[in-house]
Amino acid sequence: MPDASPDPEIPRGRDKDRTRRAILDAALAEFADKGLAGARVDEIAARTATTKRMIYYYFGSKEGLYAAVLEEQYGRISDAEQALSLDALPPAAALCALVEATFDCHAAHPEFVRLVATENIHQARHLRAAPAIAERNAAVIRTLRDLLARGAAAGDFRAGVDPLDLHMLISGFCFYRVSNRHTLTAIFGRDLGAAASIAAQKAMLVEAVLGWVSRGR
Amino acid sequence: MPDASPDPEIPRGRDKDRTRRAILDAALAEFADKGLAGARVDEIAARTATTKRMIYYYFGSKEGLYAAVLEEQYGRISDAEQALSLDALPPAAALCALVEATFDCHAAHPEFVRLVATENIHQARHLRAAPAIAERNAAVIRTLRDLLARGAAAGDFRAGVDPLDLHMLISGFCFYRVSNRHTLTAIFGRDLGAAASIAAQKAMLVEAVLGWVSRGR
DNA sequence: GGCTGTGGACGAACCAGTGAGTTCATCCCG
DNA sequence: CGGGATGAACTCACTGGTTCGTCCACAGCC
Repeated sequence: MPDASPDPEIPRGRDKDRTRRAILDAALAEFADKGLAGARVDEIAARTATTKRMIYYYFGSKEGLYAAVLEEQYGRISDAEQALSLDALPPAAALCALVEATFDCHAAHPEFVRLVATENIHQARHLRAAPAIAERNAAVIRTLRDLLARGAAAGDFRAGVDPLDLHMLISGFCFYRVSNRHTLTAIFGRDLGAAASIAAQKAMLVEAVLGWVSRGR
Repeated sequence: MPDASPDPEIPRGRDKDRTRRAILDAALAEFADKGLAGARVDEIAARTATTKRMIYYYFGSKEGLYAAVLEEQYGRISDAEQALSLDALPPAAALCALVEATFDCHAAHPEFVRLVATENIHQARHLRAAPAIAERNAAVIRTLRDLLARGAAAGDFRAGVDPLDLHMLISGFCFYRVSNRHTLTAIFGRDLGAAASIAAQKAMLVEAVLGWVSRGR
């Protein structure tokens, strides 16, 4: 009965891709939760249906696995950014859409935020080792540069805005409210996840960014 | 020659306070550099003139030492905030001073920023265990609330601004540009420490915050 | 002399990584 | 077309180094 059956629904038995996928998923959860040094390879193995030996079989080392997780997550983010197609919108609307998308993306992926925080603890050593990731993700700056130029030409935006500075103003707030959620809650004792609070913060950021860019001062 | 000399310059011999101080300083450097899980007690001991035994004598455990460092750093920050005396300034100038002080304080203390990032990886467990720290640091919100009320009464600021949201807008950017310095440099390849860049970013934040608060929209 | 502070060595647990062998699918040769 | 060769996917038990924490002996000060 259970013989040569290429049934994709019951993954009974060995499956390279599925095993790799399961390890990457478990590793993302563990690394985002405990950091690189705090994560335990045995724990990652326990979160999957496979064994620790398979992690070393596919990824070579704990750091190799961490690097693979980091690369995949950065790739996902840069894909999401590429899919935005802001060129079709007028400058102000495009910038508004970019800010809101950045806000939502960070809010929806706290594991990514925590992973980046961990990578910063390690001086971005693994990110520097993979220049391809950096190149793909630097595209945001070019998008923003073009958007700013378009807005300045139309008279909507002030001239001479540094795209990297503006990007940091936008993603800084989006990142911070996720990465520092725990200390903020501990100190100020407010549930930052309340829907009304989220909407108010998003609106504030949009207004502050658009206001600053629009004002000739 | 080196005998009973109460010379404060050559701390030869035993000195409770000096030993504690040396351990706290070394621990701050190590924890900020490697995080809680990545830090090594032996390494902290090696950074001081004393031994590991003294760390356990004074602080009981690795986590106890970490908690002591965290408490001291949060205390330093809240002291700096208290010393600002914004009441003497008109609302807009006071808010400007607050933003600039926050920016400078984060820029001047990357170890504190990295320590807070580490604490967030650990879900603020140690911070939650010390409510006194939270209480002291929550004072910023009250300061900001009063400042906003003063500005609104004078017609300078819009009404109904949430002080916590505004605080997050301000410190989010200040925190992010320090905490994420390494990944930002790795991806965008610009030296974020250049004096001109720092001044431009500070000016941007001041303008964006004051602009948003001032505009009735 | 007793109490506080100090030193270095020690121990037990923990954890990343490995050695050696097993199962499964596919291919190949007779 | 059947049975063994081949290599990929997988399992289990193990180890060597690391690391937190402690024990015991001793030094200086009141």
